[in-house]
Amino acid sequence: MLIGEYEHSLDAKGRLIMPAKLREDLGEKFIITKGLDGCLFGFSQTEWTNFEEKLKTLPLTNKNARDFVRFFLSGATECEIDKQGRFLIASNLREYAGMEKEIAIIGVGTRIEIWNKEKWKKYNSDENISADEIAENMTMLGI
Amino acid sequence: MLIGEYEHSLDAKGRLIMPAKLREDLGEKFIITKGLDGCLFGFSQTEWTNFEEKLKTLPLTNKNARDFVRFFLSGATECEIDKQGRFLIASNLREYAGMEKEIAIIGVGTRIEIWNKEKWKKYNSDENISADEIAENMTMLGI
DNA sequence: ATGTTCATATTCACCGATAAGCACTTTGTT
DNA sequence: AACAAAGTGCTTATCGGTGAATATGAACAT
Repeated sequence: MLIGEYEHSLDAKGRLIMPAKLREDLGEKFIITKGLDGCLFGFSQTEWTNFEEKLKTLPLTNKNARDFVRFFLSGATECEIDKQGRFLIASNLREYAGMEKEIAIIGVGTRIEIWNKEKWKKYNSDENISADEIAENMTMLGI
Repeated sequence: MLIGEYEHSLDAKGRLIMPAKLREDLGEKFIITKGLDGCLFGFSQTEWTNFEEKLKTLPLTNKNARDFVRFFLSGATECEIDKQGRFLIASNLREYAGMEKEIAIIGVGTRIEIWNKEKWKKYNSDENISADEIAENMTMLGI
């Protein structure tokens, strides 16, 4: 299970350290693609095929569905973690997610998300999430 | 059943002693996450995996669901109690809960809560918590 | 009261993960 | 061929996490 929040920085060539705690769950090779809310998604190989399967079930007759599928598949890249624990983020994805130097990587269960750190902070400070809402959701989920 | 109130202090590296009485119920490994009212929650593994399963079922396409999942999973860390009964609190969680040195740990049935001691005192002394009021609200819940 | 044991606190030393800089290779362009 | 740009790999320094050792203090038994 991918969890936690980590802050790291891109090196001059656009490489990023994969936090040690995420490495084991994600595997040597994994997939990153454009994500929602302005971040990038990263999937382990098994989770990716899982995700692909879901996309395949969408009706091709629906324009919305076609767009959705294109969005995720066109942006996908396979990444490999090098001996020093780093991986390269393709330049088009870097651009898409507005990445400069400071990066936040978060684990979200079945995937990781890679954020421009500023964006992530802002996202968190926004009242996206009120305590009441959280409490309500928690009781709904029975915790 | 996790009960009681304990006061301890963080060491220089951000580690905290888990009160002996909570250890047996919580287990060697447990999960801490961002909690409500500015504290941290700690769950036993069984409580947590239960919760995780439910989070996994939430739809990726729903923004609210994404927000909720991000809040909990990005804020979660697995902790392990060392031979001396201590565990490390990740720095982002320490920051979130405003932890300095003096800490209060309390048992709340299915989970523990970890508080900055000052905050905890204040929270208790505030008029938001009078026993009478609480009692009154309880009757509404049918106790 | 005294000694024994267990829980907690504090300090130090070590090791691994990460940051940063640089050099080399490959590829594509002029 | 020469150069620029992008990608890959190595080396070093630093910092945070981890474990060990010791000190303090409370609870309990004799």
